[in-house]
Parts: sequence; C-alpha cells; structure tokens
Amino acid sequence: MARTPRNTLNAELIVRTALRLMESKGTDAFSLRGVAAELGVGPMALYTYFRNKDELYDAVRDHLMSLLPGVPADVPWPDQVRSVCRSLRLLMLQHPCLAQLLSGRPLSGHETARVAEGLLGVLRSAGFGPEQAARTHTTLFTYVLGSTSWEIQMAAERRDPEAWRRLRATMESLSAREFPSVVELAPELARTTGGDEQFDYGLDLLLAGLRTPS
Amino acid sequence: MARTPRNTLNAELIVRTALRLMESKGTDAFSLRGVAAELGVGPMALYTYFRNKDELYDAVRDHLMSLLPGVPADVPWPDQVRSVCRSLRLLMLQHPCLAQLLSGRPLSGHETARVAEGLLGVLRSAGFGPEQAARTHTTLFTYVLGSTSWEIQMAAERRDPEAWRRLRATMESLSAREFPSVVELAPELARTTGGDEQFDYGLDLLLAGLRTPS
DNA sequence: ACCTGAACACCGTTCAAGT
DNA sequence: ACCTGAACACCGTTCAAGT
Repeated sequence: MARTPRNTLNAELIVRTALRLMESKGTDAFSLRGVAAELGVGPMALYTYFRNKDELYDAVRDHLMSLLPGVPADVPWPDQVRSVCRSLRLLMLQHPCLAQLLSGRPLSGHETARVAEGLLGVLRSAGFGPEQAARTHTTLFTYVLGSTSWEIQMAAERRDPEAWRRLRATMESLSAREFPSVVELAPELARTTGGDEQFDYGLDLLLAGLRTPS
Repeated sequence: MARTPRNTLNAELIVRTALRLMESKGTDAFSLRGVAAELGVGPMALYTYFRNKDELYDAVRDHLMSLLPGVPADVPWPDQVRSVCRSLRLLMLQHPCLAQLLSGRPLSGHETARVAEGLLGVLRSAGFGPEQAARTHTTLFTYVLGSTSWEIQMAAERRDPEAWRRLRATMESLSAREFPSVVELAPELARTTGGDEQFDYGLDLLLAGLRTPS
C-alpha cells in the first residue's frame, strides 16, 4: 500500500463520503472507521477535521440543509409557504438520513435558520404579528418533520419485502372488536401513509386554519 | 457471586429494565450488555427472550404505547381529538425515548393501532368519510410526532448548560443581513419552540381547517 | 499541521456447552 | 428451556509518535 500523500483529505471530501455511506448503508450502519476505509486512510486521520463523530454528523446535516432552494417571489403567500414546506420535504425524501439527523440529535442552532428565515419572511410580509409568525413557523416546520419522517419510515418498510409482509400480516391480524375502525379503514390507511397528496392534505389543513379569523 | 437461580428472568422484567436504562442514560447509550449487567446475568441470557436488540426495542415501544389512555366520551369531537393528541404528546414527553423509537426505527404495525383507533373512531362518528378520516388521522398523528420530537430535542438542549450556551451563541451570531426575520424574531422563536401553548396552537390550526367546508 | 499504529474500553452476536 | 463463558468482528476514542 502506497502511503497516502499529504493534504489529500479535507472536510468537504469527508462530509461527501460520509453522506454517500449513510445513504447506501443506512444512517445507523454508518461509522467513522467505514468512512476512513473508504478514503483509504486510518480512522484517526478524520480527527484532524472533526473533533468526534457528532461533529461529523452535524457537518453532514448542515451541508444537506444548505441545499434548500430559496423562496419564490411573485406568488401569493400561501403558495410561498407551500413551496418552502415542499422543498424541505423533498430534501428529506432525497436524503432520508436528514430526518434522523434533524429530529434525533443535538442541534447546533443554525441548521434550520434558512427554512425559518423563509417562512418567517413570508408570514411577516403577509401581515402576521411577531408571535403568530413564530408560532406558525414552528407548527409548519414540525409538521413537515413529523409527516416526512413517518413517510420515510413507511417507505423503508415497503422496500424490504420481508418487513412489508410482516407489517401487512400484523395489520390483518388486528382484532375487529378491539380495533373496528382501523380494520374497516385499512385500505384507506395504507393509501394515506405517505405521498404528495397526503402531505398536501395536512398542509392545506394548516393553511385553511390560518385564513380563518384568529 | 452467587449464581443466578433459574427463572428469575422474564420478558417484562427485561423490558422494564431496558426502559429505565434508556431514560436514565439516553436512548443511544443503551446497550444489551448494560441491561444484562443491571439484571446480574450474562449478555446471552437476554437472547432467550428476544432474538436481537431490535426485538427488545420493539417490545419497549409497544409497552410504552400500551400506556395510552382511552378516548373520553361525552365531549364534542374536537375535544376528543385534542385529548388523543395531547395524551400521545404527554406520553412522549414522559418517555423521551418513545419519539426516537417511533420515528427512527422499523415498525411492527400495531404500535399505533390504539391511537389510530381512537382518532378514526372519533372522526367517523363526527361524520367524516373513510378517506378524509384516514387522511386527517395521519395528519394529526404526524403533527404530534414531529412537534413533540422537536420539543424533546430542544428541552434536552436546554438541560445541558454547555449545549444551551453554544446554541444561544450560534443564534446570536446569525447575520442580520442574511437572516433578518430570524434575528428580529429571536425572542418569539425561543418562546415558541415547545410548551403546551405552542402545541395547542398547531393543533387548533388543524382543527380550524377541518371545520371549514371541504 | 497532518497522518499513522497500537491500545483501551466498549459493542451485538455466534457457537458450544452446561443444567 | 434457560443460562454461562469464550470468541469474533466490529465500534469511538486516547495516546504517543512520526513527518
């Protein structure tokens, strides 16, 4: 093995490699040693650029959030809100690890600054007061986070034939006495556990609530 | 060390011990070996009751979800919906690991059956059609999941003085040119990242949307 | 500064064995 | 069946060292 020459590593390269491994092997299977091996260096080489694994997680999350597109101008504010929310959802769907990085880990503080700025700017321009703008932003953001996390988990289940079979079997074995509505609405539930339509349904519900006098 | 006598172990005891460790040492720090040590047995003793770590995770999650209270009768349906959603949020706040167990792991299929049954029953009785009931249920559930996950993460940040200091510093260092609205509304954002009021604000937004003609 | 290599204290899990 | 003990293939991270 030729010794790795100097300065072949840098933070961005490590982040890109980490991201690639997370998306191919799953967020949990990801390891520092795996990234190092992929880069052809010893595990300790990464510690020059990140103090520990958490810092690398943070860097991956920040990098992904930086990919968020801006807010479209020249459209009514509800469409601007829709655009920001849909963009965040799409980013999470394209990078499933992002959901876990956002909801299950310590926060650095600026990872949501861009989506917050987008939503708050739109809401303030639409005439919302400071408090209501802040509350509405948090509501919208957490709705996107929850619905998309759930959607991703369900999609993962669907991809694994064994897991999907088990899940269907469990649903079908539910007692019709104990869970009459779940059993009756099983087909509808299966259709509404993800997808653009379901996401927009909830989003429109929130927007409809916003337009009623408060 | 006296040898552990036979039949001292059982699935429920293991689940309770695992839950206790998860809540004291954090969901991530939790380990099979830790549970075994706490119970005074070798790591392999647990494999008699659970095929692997994932099965133990599932058992803990199912146990927690079984603690959900029922739906109150004799109140208007919007209050019934509020009750189910608030109960789920409270359960997640009391057991912070539940959020991660629900959103970041494979699903067995019946963990959400009770909350689904509660919501679907209420919505169907209120006159919603099958499709709209299913869509509304998924919207409500994922809102609770997302908002409470976020709230838990923020609360964890607040408890750790070092993390909280870093987060405040990051927020204050945000450029007022790049993020004018975030900087301007920083106090409001800090106040609306959790709490009963914030949760109810989003919940009422959804309920308000539901009452407009669809 | 940038990277290596050995070492430490952990993991989950398999396997063979005991009762 | 219920539990043990040794072993395997992993982890993240520290430490001392090389350039």
